[in-house]
Amino acid sequence: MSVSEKNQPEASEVRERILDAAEELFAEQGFDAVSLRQITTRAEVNLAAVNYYFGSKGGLVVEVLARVVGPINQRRLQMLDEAETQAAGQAVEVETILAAVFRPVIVSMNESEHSRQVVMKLAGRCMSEAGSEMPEAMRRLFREVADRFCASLSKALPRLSAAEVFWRMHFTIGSMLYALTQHETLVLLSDGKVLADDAEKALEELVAFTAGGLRAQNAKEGAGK
Amino acid sequence: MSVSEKNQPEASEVRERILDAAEELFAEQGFDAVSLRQITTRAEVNLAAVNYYFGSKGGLVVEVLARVVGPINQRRLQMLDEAETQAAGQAVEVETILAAVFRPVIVSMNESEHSRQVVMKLAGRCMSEAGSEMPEAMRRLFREVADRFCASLSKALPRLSAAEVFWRMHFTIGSMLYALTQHETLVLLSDGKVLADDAEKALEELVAFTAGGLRAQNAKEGAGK
DNA sequence: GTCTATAACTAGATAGAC
DNA sequence: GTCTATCTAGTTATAGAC
Repeated sequence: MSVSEKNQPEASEVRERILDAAEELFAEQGFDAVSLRQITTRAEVNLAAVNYYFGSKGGLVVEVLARVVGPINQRRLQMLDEAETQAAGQAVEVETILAAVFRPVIVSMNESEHSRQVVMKLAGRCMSEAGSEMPEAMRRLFREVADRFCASLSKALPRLSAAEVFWRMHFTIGSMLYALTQHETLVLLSDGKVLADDAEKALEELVAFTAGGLRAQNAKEGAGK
Repeated sequence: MSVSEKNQPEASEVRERILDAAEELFAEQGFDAVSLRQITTRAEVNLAAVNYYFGSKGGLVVEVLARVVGPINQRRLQMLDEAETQAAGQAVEVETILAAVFRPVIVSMNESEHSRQVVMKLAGRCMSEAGSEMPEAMRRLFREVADRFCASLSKALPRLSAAEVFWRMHFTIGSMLYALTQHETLVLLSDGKVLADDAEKALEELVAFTAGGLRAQNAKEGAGK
């Protein structure tokens, strides 16, 4: 057979190899802790290639984040679209909305052990470095999904004021991110009562908790400012 | 008057000045981003003093964290003690337990604008770097409060299994931390519907949401594995 | 487009004078 | 205890050969 080097088209894509290696290393150690040398060594490309393709380390970080978060947010919007179409103008059930937020993350994490690590760690970074890293690119992506889910939740929970919907959506995201990033801590603290690697159980519990929180009695309103 | 240099006892405490400067800088920029040179410059002490007093940068980080988190956790335990004493053997109300978790953080933040920044940023860092930094010192501090609150919540919510209490306490912490760290994002996204600088309102909303989540219907249990 | 080589810089840590 | 001076090792980024 005429097996030439051109037989591996994916391996020739230096850019992709850099993104793959960076994704892994960022997930393992965080953005700051990883050097371009580590990335290019693992990717088996030259050090200078990073600056050639991404301009700087910061540019690489943004592209890695976008590549992970983009598909998740797309799937979220898609699930919400389907739910709203099916509801035919009526409000979508709270649990269904929540599933559209959470499920795509679980799906991404279940693609591989590596994906699980990446999503977890990147979620953690997003929590603490929301302002500094990802200057705008990511902001807009999140803004779109936030607006859509906010509108859907407002319809499902007409008793809540607009401000309250914002607050509670915020708490919901917090619950999700903390569950994602600190799952190992939870397993550790619980002395075996909470099992690792049971994503479906985690999703169930998360939906139950956040649905309860979203539906909760309003905070006292009569109190004077 | 015999005003000698010994008139400023606080200024001679090099160790304290380092901790103060490090706390501010870590809060502003994160642990990694701050160099020992920045810290010692702001503290107006010599570069070598950090290694003299704390052994290494890592040792300094641990002490800064402990100094911020320690008082908060002490106040939490104290509030829970008081509530349990008053309940005289009966279960403490969920909202009261939650206030004992949240209130001390608000109190610490309200001590000064600087405190607010510090607690916010350090909370963020704790979320994303829980494993790497603070190897054990902090772990034990958090473990104690986690155990106490877990027990109290189990008593208040007898319908929940031990595992469910863990899950929901976890989500509760996540809601709190996200509210703390991403409050500015929320203010921004809400277009003025959520106001900054209203810690009491934030506390009310947080308690309402998490109490609702904690009391929510159990996740479906009959489903086969 | 891809590489080598290196520039230009900053980091944390420490030895040894005072 | 506190300082200066320096060491070693790491970083990002780039100029220029191929």
